Amino acid sequence: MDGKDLLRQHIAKTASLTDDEFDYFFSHFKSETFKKGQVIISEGDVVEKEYFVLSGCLKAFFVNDNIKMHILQFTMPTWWTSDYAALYNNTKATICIDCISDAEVLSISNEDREKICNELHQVEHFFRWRTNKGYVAAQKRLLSFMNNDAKTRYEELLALYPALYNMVPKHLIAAYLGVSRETLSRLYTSSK
Amino acid sequence: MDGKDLLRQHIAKTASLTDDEFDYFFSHFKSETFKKGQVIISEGDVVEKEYFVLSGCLKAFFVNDNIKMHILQFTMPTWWTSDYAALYNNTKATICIDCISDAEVLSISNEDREKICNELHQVEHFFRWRTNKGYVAAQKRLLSFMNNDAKTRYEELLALYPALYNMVPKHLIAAYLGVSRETLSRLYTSSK
DNA sequence: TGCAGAATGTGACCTATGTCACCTAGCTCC
DNA sequence: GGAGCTAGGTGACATAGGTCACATTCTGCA
Repeated sequence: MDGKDLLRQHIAKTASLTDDEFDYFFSHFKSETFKKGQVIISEGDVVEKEYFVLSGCLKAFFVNDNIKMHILQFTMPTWWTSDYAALYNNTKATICIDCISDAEVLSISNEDREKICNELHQVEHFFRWRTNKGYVAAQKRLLSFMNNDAKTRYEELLALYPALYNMVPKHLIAAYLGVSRETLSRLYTSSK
Repeated sequence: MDGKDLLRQHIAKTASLTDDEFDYFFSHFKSETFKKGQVIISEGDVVEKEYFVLSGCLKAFFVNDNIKMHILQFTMPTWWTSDYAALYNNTKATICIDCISDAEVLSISNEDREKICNELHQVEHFFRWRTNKGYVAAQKRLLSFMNNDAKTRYEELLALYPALYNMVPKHLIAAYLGVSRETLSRLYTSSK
């Protein structure tokens, strides 16, 4: 399936657009490809776009003063990513996004998204629901952080994204779980 | 200021509604008052409404199998709250909401919100932006959990909501920060 | 006005996880 | 096909924060 169909199918789940409306919407996206390791957004950048992933895997992460990395999100096909705090508020990026593998994405500028949301009610509807889902997922992860120890969070993650285990190096999984790579290694080594 | 004006002002920040449109929107809200300690949503409930707080303070929390409470959100005036996972997906409540003080709220049903979002584009626009903000705030808190120790999170919280310190018992602040009440007590006792 | 419960402080001790150091096994690139 | 890098495992030790026990206020209200 090509990118256009993938996006179309993705949106059809929550909004009804005619072919013409969708074509118009789609015409504002730009197709981009990135290599493994390539950086898409780095700290301090002006953030103008958000990305819809067609293939490959991205990560959104934060690096603190002690050079420790924390991963906010792995972005797999049909998921969206950006530094939304920077994108929505027109501030400089505080998180970075780069490619765990080669990746194809569709990008759309903040400006175009707002324009089309204004022009097509159904597009605004779609974006409202997309963010609703993200919000609920973020709250769920927050609860998991407060409520579960590292081992439980690890098992939760694998249950949610079985593909990650073979796709993503372990130290990145540790950075997502919020534990050190040593601790993660001990979690699945021990049969505790 | 009465509740209607408060809501009007709140919405005017992100959406433009005519007086008639706002009156129509407002006509779907129900005014409700609760006493300190009163439970608004409890685990297992069917969740049909969300709440806009006019006065007082609510908390949204989760109680785990060990009877330990984790607070997802304190809701102060002009903030919204509900169990959104349950509300959006029509599932049973997994989190509870109750009143830290006497409170006045406006409530609107999921059904009515969706109906009006469909009828009035600007209302949909408003709810999209509200959730955007919530999503960004949730991600920020997640990062803070991964990146900061309890003392830093405590200072962040006080900087963000100075009013909380005198309004909310310490053990609830501990439950929000994700530490035990003993640890919280030691944080601000020691001058570390 | 007096008492039962909440809220809070604090000491002693325990445990999960971080940190540091070092080792091994694959890759990748000239 | 060797040099050097990255991923990953593991032991020894440090530490933040949890748990338990108990003392001290505070507060609502009978």
